[in-house]
Amino acid sequence: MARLTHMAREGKAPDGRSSRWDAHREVRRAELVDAAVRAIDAHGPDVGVASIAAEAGVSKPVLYRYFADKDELYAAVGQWGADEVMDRLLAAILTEASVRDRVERGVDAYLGAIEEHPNVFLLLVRHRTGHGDPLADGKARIAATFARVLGDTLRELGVDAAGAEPWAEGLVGLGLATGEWWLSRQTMTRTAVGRYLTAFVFHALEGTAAELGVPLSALDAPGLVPDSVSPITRRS
Amino acid sequence: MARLTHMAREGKAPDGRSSRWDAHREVRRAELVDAAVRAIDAHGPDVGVASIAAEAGVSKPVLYRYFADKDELYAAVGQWGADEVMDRLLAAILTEASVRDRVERGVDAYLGAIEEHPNVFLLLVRHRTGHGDPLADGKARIAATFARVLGDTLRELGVDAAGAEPWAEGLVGLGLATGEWWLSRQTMTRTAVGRYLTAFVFHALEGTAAELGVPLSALDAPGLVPDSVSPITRRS
DNA sequence: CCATAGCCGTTACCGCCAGTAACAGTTAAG
DNA sequence: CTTAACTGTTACTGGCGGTAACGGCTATGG
Repeated sequence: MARLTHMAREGKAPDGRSSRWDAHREVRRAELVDAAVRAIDAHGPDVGVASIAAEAGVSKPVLYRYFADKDELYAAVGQWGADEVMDRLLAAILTEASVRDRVERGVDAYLGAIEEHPNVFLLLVRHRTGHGDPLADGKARIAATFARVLGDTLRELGVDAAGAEPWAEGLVGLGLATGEWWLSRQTMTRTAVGRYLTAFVFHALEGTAAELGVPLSALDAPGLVPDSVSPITRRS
Repeated sequence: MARLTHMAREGKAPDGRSSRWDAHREVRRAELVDAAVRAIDAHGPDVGVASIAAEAGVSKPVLYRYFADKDELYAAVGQWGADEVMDRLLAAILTEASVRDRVERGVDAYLGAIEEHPNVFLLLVRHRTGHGDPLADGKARIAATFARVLGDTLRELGVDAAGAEPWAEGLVGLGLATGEWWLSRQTMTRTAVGRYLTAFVFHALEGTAAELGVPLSALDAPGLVPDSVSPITRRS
């Protein structure tokens, strides 16, 4: 993390001159992320730091007070995008409906979200955090949430839950790749991609569940899901 | 494409002084790609051009005689990797066996391939060609082959084939994401990931086929596949 | 037989862009 | 009234992708 001066003080007597900025820093950082999002929307996922700074009405060194390097800034944008997507996706999924319907609504919510900020989405697809920290980039964040939901559900049902992680990662990759293809080629309407993607995902889930000996209808009640979700998706 | 001097001559009277190099150039280019692969294997997917040149025992300008820019070089490496993967994958898939078995063998062949050159694989996952040419990077190459196979199969069966492309892209994304997760975390044995990935893919295919009104057993004979594959995968 | 066309390869440079140094001003806490 | 944190600037460094400009080798063409 980019650290401002006061972090050098090692937790000794709390000095008001330091703490009075705590709130400010957060909001400022958010503003900068916002500016970065605007810049990326406008100039594509490969904008230079200079352009982002300009969009924020600020010079580079200011930016570097809040983000250690470009990677960290991009990671923050990625998380912003991931939250954007997950907020809608979860809202669509955590409803009372058949699994098929929930998948369909989730997929549509997802496609709608990435359609609004295609460039940010591309960033999310491409960015890899250097220092292997999961949760650092948006993609990993989404995968972690999926893994958690899947894992909890499987454990709840008393079946082998080890597949949760690979499946979560795979699902994310599936969605990202389909989304990227759709956005960059625009050769198919949103509802059409949605239909195909929904079918694919649903059948993968359905068949896998069946193989584990669980009738899919056991999942029609979404009761257990919210708890396992909140701690990760919500912004800190 | 990177072009050497003789390309400036616009196809006029064939001069032996030009054509005598034709064979040489190809082999040389291949050597350089090989060197790049070695360099990437050794130093990760973010090697500098200088290191690649060094590995090839050559200075940068030489490299740039064969590749217009870093992107083109990386694209060539990506294609190399894609071919490496597809050769094995197709060999495993185009056999007489149940669909499930073929998927399983394909998945295992795939995992084996990426295990041998993890860094090249990472490059393949990450690299995006700038100038939107499909087939330029390895990922797109694989997706195109999948799309072709799926599309031909669906058309052969007389059902809606429009899903071939999104499904192909999605499948590739699914595989790449799972592979990347597995390689970078190494928290699961190859056979285990293979099992989970196989189940997921198989059920997606099976369920989707069923939804289209096709019994999956109709696909157990792999007769039609080879033709649609060769023109794309084979190296020119 | 020598000019020519293409290759071989080098060193030394340019230009871009991420990241930094150094400096000056402001505001509120101690 | 000092001090700690912010505000912000301009102008630099350093790495790396890419290029210019040079000289030498070998086989084809007339």
